Amino acid sequence: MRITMEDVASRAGVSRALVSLAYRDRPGVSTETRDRILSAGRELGYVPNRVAARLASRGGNTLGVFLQDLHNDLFADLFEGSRTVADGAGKQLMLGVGALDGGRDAEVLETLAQSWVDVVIAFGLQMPDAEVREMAERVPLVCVLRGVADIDSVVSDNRHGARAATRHLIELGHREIAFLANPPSDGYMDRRHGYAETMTAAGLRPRVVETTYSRETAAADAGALLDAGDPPTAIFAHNDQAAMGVLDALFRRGLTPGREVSVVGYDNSSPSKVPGVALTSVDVDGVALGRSAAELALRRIASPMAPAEWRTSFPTLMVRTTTGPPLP
Amino acid sequence: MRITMEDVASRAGVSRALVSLAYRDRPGVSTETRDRILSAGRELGYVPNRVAARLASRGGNTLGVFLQDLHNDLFADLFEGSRTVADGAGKQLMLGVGALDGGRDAEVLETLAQSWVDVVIAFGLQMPDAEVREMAERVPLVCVLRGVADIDSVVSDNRHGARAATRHLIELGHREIAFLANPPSDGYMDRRHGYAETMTAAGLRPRVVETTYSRETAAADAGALLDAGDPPTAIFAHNDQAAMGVLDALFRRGLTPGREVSVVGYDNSSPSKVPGVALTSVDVDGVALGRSAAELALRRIASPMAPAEWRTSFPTLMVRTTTGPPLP
DNA sequence: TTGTATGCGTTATCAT
DNA sequence: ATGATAACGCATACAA
Repeated sequence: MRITMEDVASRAGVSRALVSLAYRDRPGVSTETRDRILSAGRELGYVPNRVAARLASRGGNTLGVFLQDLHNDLFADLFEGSRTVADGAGKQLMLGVGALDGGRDAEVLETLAQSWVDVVIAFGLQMPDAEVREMAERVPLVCVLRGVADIDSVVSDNRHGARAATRHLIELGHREIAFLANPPSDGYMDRRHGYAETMTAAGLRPRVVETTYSRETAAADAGALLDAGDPPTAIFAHNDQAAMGVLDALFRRGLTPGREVSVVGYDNSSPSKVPGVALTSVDVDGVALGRSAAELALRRIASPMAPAEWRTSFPTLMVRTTTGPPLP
Repeated sequence: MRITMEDVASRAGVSRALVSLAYRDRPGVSTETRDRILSAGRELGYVPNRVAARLASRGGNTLGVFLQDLHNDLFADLFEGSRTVADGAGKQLMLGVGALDGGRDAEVLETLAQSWVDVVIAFGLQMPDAEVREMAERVPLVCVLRGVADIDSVVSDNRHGARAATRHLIELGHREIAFLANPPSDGYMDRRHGYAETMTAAGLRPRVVETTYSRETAAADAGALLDAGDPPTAIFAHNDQAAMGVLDALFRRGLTPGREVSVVGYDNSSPSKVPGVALTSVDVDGVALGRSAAELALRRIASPMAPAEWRTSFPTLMVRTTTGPPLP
């Protein structure tokens, strides 16, 4: 049987209420009995029960956090940012991890909602807007990296980032620039649009090839692109993971990124920072986004009925070694 | 006020107990009333309360998971492995994230313990053995990447891995091989030992330089090593993160890894897989370790009194492009 | 199949 | 400062 407050109380010769106060060191307990209680607890090996505590105190004081994928360290930055402000506000965090293909979004969000969290901060949801909105009726939601109308959202302007990346390639002299796009079903279309409109504005032909979030698939799709007639001289990938796949495809063919073919990624995640083949990438400043998200979450707790707030930040292009002028 | 089972029950014209059964679709509810209950719940916007549910069902059915650092995707693999078997066994996972310097280990473990989890799977603890053992008296613990006597542990043989890495460098012809070591305080000494003994056995002088888990510090420490008289021709870093720092230091000095200086990392994390400067690294197979850990956790639940079990696996060296013969 | 009653371990309220 | 007692929302034996 598990040791409860009751046991500690009787061992220390006091009431349960005092034990409770003592363990949360709240005023109303003399220093002497407090010590007696704590040492009684220690002797018994008492471990306070947070589940019961949360029930008794009517839940709350906890933020739910959904992370799309632990393999992408952008999410580590996002989490770090949120944790900083959560710590400052004395809020606990409860984590849920999704899957690369979005297949666990609903399930994880549901668990978080049922866990009596005040708000769920969702980093990188992929489920349809309609479902997101549906979820938001069950728990307050802060959507990050993904803007959803009428829902608190923290987004980085993907269109802006994609424009900058595309412009960079055009300015280097590239004319055949392909975009390796994420699946259109997940709601992230701005990078594609930013790319396409910049190409069109420059009088160039947009070439969109759809791929997935997996490095392997991206390598295969990029490979097909390279092997076909009229290969592009530059490839802009929807994120770094896909860009790694592009690099794989290049190296497999003996091509050097930044020379025969330029490559740009998106997210500025850790693999892009490897020296040598340092990937030119768009930096979204995950830590800042994470902080913003947590701030919105706190605001939502403070005023549950406030109208939804959107925060938009602007990413910056990090030019590294995988982009250069096209060969003559 | 929050909507409870009571509300749903009265709306559906049944008792609380039936609502409970219906929502967990357990036998004992006619299909007809089940539907009535669920739609009543939907109309009211009822969200089941897991906190209360866990209290009522005496906790359990949950594994705690401690992750040292989300920025290192080895932990993503470990988590993935554990999640696979947890899913298979119908166990929930509750996550806690530590800090790079181990400064949050105790606090996070404490939270997990108080959350009524059956076992805590700890990936990459850094706190002293004594404290680990102390924690293990409060919650069953499965220690991963770190072996602790008398405690369920899943480890990769670091000594073995370090030997393989060092041997690889020696066989390439290197004689001045430095080891960039983690802080000695965190309990991970086997890589250092494996390195040192292999060097000594080959009649070479071990050169250990202590650094931290941060890439920047590693870059600085490696830089100092390179700038001093008698620089090594190869550097073996205690993990990939530190190895990235070494690469930074090399590139800053115009040196090419695998040519002027060979570099080996440890963990085979994603940055090491970037083509071009692909880092030679020791692969620990995180997914397999994560699976093993979860299996041990389940075993511990099944037989709480069983003696502690250790599982050891053997890492493999992944030779890539950052290692080569020393220049003549 | 359905309803009733009790308990889970804690916090909060109200006495003393 | 300390103690008694009622929630908290649900699961679960048990009765009907």
